Amino acid sequence: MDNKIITIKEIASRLNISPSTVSRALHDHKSIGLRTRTNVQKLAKELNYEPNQTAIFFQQKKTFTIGVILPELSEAFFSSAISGIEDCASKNKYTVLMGQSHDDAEREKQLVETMKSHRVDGLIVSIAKNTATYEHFEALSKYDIPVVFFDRIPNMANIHYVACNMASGTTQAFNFLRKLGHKSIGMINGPMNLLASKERVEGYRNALTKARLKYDPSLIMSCDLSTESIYRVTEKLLSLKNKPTAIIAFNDYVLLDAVQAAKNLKLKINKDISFVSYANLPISNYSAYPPLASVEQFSYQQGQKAMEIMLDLLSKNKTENENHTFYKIILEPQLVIHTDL
Amino acid sequence: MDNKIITIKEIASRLNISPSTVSRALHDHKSIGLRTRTNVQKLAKELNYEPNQTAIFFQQKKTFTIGVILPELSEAFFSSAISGIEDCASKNKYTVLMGQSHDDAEREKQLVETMKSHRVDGLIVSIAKNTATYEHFEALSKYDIPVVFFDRIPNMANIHYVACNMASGTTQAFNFLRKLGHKSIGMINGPMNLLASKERVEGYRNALTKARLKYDPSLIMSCDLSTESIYRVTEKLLSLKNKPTAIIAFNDYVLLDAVQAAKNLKLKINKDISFVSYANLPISNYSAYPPLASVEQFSYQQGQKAMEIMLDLLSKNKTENENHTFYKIILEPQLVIHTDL
DNA sequence: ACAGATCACACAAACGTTTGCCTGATGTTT
DNA sequence: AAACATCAGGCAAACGTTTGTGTGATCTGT
Repeated sequence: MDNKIITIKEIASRLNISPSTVSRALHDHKSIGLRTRTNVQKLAKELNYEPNQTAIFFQQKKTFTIGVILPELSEAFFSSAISGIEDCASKNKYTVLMGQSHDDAEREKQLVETMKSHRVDGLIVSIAKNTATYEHFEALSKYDIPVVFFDRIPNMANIHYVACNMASGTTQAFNFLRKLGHKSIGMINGPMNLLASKERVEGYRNALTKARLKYDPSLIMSCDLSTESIYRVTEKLLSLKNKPTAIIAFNDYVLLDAVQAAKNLKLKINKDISFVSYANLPISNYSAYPPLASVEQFSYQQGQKAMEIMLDLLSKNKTENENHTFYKIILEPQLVIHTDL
Repeated sequence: MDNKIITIKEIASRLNISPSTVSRALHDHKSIGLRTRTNVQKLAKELNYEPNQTAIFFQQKKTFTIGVILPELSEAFFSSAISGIEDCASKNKYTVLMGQSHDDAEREKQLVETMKSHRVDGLIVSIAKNTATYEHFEALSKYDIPVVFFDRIPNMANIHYVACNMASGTTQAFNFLRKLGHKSIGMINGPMNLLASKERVEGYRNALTKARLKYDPSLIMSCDLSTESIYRVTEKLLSLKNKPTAIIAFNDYVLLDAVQAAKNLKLKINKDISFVSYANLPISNYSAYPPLASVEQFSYQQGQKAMEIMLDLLSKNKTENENHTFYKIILEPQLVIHTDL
């Protein structure tokens, strides 16, 4: 029967040498003579020896596993991001442990616990939309588990993150609409505890200032990303006295609901009301009512970059990381125009 | 400093008892007296003791981790499926290790290796479209790592799997089109090494037989799911003498390209040529040219079910699993009609 | 009061690997 | 030829937990 599991000990006893010698031989340690080294490696191959990773993880206190927590895998943005993470991880012999928060702060907290107890080497996170406290992340520093955030960044000091510059993206979107002749431009924003929501407002106001226009706060409304909330906000915007002729939607999913709400009001899309959104997901290319343009946020690249930062963090030793320099990678988004105008 | 890692040994020495007692006390083992038991549990809580899972994994030869290998996370079908897997896993204290094959058989093989070396307790797989050999899966049985396949099932005997009955789905689709008056119905099928492709043909022929129609093999064409291949096949179908007025596309993604190919030929969608497809992905709801109907394959449920099977397999001991009974769960798909006709 | 059962805990091995230190045998330098 | 460096490999501890076995002490029934 060859179904017996082969260990270093087994190899050692077959060759009448000690386990330590086998271990060193397999790692090409210089203190092992050429003859025994090749003997060991030959036998190891013959017996189909495979190191017991769980033993190594245990012994080395390192698992070569990165935890990834994100809101919802079914959202194209996140599945694309984790795809970037996984590709980069696997190129570097790392493995990805995955969990979805389903946009629930409590579940997110619990996932952090699980990942911690599984002794992941690091954590890459895009937070839930209603995450308000951050102790569960702060606690990780005690365990020397580095955390890198992407896209959905918490409002914390001293963190590593990679995100898109939504202010600049918003300015691009705004100017694009202005150039098309729109005077009154509304915005369906996301929850204000997300940095990205604040940045959208910032970009909107920057564009106004530069164009020497005055700011009408009623044109910017926050929603909680739920369908009902999007409907409500859209209807409210479209019933203002200063009624917008164009709306910047929080992302391509929000857009879908906003369009539906506008159609319910008997408005003609792209005539009575035009839309621009963010994310530039594939659906934009096939949609019945695509946005005039969408702000590409490079989800795959964000994931990839987050993993690269993680690798760098992990390659440094503890004291090096304690000099408190933090990665803040800002990708420049790009307005992708879908119309032929 | 409270940053010292608390172990069972530490607790033991502080209470002047043995580690084994602490371990048993924490597990509420009956042989430990009430007083010491509460003492231990109290101190453990105070010191914020957290068991070292890597040590436990190592000792117990069990990681509470399930490996999931699938072609492409960015495809809604798979991200939804893994979502079902993860939800079910996490409810049962299992964790998900994830890898994408990118539809590359070689990479799939390598992922199996990685997962095996990480000592996952089981593997859930949807195979790459060009996977032709299965040794890498067969090898897992030696290690008592159960494998459950879903959706993309390899052509192997004695495997556990969950899939949709594509034959029946195809029959539904065919009859639906017949009822709309279509006489000549084409099909863009997938690679023939996939069970699902064979089943589509089967369902197509069953429907023909029942309707006492004769079979024109040229109306069924396989593609490799690449855009070019889909274009080529679509054009070929649409230039037959027995030109179809409706086409059943392999899935909603294939549909997108097929529609484009038809439009390039100046055909009017839903007039000159109609489409039905599989998967019923969300894009169908927002698409400019949605299929008349789509065969819902319940991806989330497939993932969930696969995980349930896995849990069942893991709960049984080795010998129980060796009685060679295999789960073959067939979900009945459902034709979802998108048109108001 | 005594055999036996039950209790409450300790001891030690085991899981597989890595690594610091030690040692005996060569080889090299003066 | 003495002193010393280098080589090749063994020994044993360590990582944290679980678990089979052993063992005094208390309890039970007669």
